[in-house]
Amino acid sequence: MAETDIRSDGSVSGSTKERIRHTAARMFSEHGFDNVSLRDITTGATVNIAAVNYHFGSKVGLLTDVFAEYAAPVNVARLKLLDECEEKAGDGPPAVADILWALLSPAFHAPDSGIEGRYFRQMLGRMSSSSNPDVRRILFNTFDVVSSRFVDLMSRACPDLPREELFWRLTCVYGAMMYAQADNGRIRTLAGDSFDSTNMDDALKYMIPFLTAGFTQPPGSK
Amino acid sequence: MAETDIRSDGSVSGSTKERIRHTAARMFSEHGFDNVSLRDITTGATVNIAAVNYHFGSKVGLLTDVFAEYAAPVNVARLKLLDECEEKAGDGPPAVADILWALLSPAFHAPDSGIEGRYFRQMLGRMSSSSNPDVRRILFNTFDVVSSRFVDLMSRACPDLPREELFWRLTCVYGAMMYAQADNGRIRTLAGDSFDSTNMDDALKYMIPFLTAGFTQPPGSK
DNA sequence: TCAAGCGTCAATCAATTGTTTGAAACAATC
DNA sequence: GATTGTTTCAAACAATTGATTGACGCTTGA
Repeated sequence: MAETDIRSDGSVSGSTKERIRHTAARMFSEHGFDNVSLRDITTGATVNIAAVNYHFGSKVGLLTDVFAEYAAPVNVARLKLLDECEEKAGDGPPAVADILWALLSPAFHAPDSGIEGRYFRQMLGRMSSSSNPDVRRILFNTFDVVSSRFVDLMSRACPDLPREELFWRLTCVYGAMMYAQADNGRIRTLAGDSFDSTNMDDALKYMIPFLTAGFTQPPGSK
Repeated sequence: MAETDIRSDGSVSGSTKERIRHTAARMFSEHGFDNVSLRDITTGATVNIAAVNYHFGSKVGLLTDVFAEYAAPVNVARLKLLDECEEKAGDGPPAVADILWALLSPAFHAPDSGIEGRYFRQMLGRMSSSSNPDVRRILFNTFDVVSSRFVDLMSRACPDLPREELFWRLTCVYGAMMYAQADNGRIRTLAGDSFDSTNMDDALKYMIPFLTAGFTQPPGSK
């Protein structure tokens, strides 16, 4: 994968297609799909503007390609971990902390491929709040198999939880995950930045106990 | 405030300025600032396109105006509740649940003014993930006084918590709040929609205990 | 050596964007 | 009824968007 090298000035080397991919990933993550023009990408990658449509068919095709490079390994890892959860649980209810780990850890770690994982996480965060129908379709097609399995396992882990309360707890989990991934720097500014808030291992270490504690509350706690 | 009436076909009556305001609020919330054109708004409000620049100066001026109508009462309510937290606590640490209530309840309830609160909540969710510098400036100017007070009170409520762990817990809280406000319908589809997931009283009832449980965990829980 | 295919390029396309213009219509004041 | 300030309107503005075109150079294989 790592066919591109990043120079100190931010430009990239490698084939035209790879340069486009890398520059697009960075710019989509920084500004969002709709706020980046093909001319931004092609000038940043020092390629002709026609190259995007030649290699990827369209701007949406470029996003689909770039996003799949991130999403595919995350999905594989998540499904594998969810399988292990189920296996480990046997006939009993699976452990909440294990399910949360299966959802979060692949997204927070991956991918250590050619493109920085931070780019992809931010890009995902931006895509999640986009109303662009193409963007939403890509997200839906990519994550909904995993998401529904996650919800299913969570409801089996909390069999006494009313559906309504399950819904709002899931909302908390997804919101926390998305916000941590997107990392818009807001909290960092407020909480002081005397530590490394981009360390995703720390995010997992602190967030999973937080969310587990919330999720294992007895139903209807006041 | 309620100078506009909404007809069954979605159109609105009232003065030109009020019709623009109402239509803009609805469209900004549904599609985001950057994805709504002035022509979308003005045709939806059945006014001439020049009316926006005449009444609001610019598109950003329109957003500023519409957003302030929401944010101002939310900010006032939050500050009042945060004051009460501090008062109630005296010299001791304030209660986490009280602080969370002060942050969440005004945003989840308000405003019952002329425009549906749901519009504003979704609009805020979209704005929070926008990279448009104008949008970010509006958000910053509006909420940062309250946010820093919130963070300050939270750190006083959890004096033994390392700054790093505080940061990630705050990230969970903010993420959950934003995600619940934006309500992109993703979780609803997954969790089944046999109940009213737009009831914000339920959101408060279930989310505050969830977040409180996470935040009152002893530091460094595994 | 020729032909085919691939990749790149400048130039251009139609469509949409936020904004501005100057005239017309309206309302209020004298 | 004339004058003034306010509001509305169709039309046009320059700028930007994603996409396409046809020519050009290069490599490959017969």
